[in-house]
Amino acid sequence: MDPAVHMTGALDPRGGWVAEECSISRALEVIGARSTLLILREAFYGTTRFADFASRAGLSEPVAAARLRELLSDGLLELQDYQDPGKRTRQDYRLTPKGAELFPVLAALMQWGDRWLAESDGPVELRHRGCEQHVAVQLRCAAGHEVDSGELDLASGASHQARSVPDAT
Amino acid sequence: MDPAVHMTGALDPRGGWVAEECSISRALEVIGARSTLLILREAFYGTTRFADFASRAGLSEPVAAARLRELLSDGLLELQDYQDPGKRTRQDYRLTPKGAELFPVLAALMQWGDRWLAESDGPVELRHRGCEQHVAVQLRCAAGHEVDSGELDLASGASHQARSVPDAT
DNA sequence: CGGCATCCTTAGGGATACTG
DNA sequence: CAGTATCCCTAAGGATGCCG
Repeated sequence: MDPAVHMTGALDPRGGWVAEECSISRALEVIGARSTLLILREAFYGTTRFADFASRAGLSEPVAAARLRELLSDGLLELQDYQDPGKRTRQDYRLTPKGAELFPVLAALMQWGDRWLAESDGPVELRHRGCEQHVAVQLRCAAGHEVDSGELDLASGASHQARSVPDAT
Repeated sequence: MDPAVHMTGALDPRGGWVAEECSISRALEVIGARSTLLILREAFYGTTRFADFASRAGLSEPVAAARLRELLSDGLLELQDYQDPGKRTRQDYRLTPKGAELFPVLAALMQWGDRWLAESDGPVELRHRGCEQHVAVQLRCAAGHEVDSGELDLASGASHQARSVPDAT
């Protein structure tokens, strides 16, 4: 509570984040639908086949098919040939690098849901292989400092005026 | 490409992530609508008043009103009294801690959009106040290691069986 | 098994006009 | 300025059935 807002400048509302130029807005055009993120969740959980996507994401086949098609054409998934020994060649859905780099979005959503919406700690945990420690999403600057929300400035790319992010922690 | 999938176990599809128990799914119930994230984006950019939310997020007033109402009742925003000198008391919308902690989700979306959908680097940049270095979203384990997607294991909370996250980098 | 076709319902969202 | 009321359109998504 008690939002400590430290203005360090003024970010012009027309300074480039509204509507189409905004990367958040653009990202939402691609993954804005709920079903899209559920499909991606399954892809990160290791699902590769059509029927599994539909049933595990809890979607009807037509919806799953539509989303998978979009994800292919947006380059987040790709079809890959595989062959079970003694069977004919088939195809399954694999994450591309573009799709795989969405993982922090899902991880951040999961972390927030675990914190604010789950009874316990949430049913799925992320761990660092080898070290086995819990993995969290965090903000860190290029100098290596962990940054909390009170220390963030927003800068518009053009003007490089800065404004702080409202802090409510 | 060349997804190096290292299975380290088997995550039972019924092991707790499907449908309602899943924190991602729950989070999407709250912030799944496109307009909700646009409203939150504006809140992080410093918007506090109704008309600004509507116009800056590019939403019609009825939609903005509906989303703001939901965000209030979900506890992501709260109304706060304020008073401009010589004017009567008014209220504006402020992020609660619950809402503020969604910032990594927006930051991750922005980062992905900057990387894969923007022409240049994207119109808005995050910087660490003081240090002025660029701020990025990353995954880090409790032991302090930066974790890339190839080193992630998923563990179901109940069984603690582990499975790797498919890596496409 | 991996879809597509069809039909239907609901939710998201815009436009316009109006009120406190 | 901060909304609400109404109306309408489109997109998201489920159910069922069919097809290669």
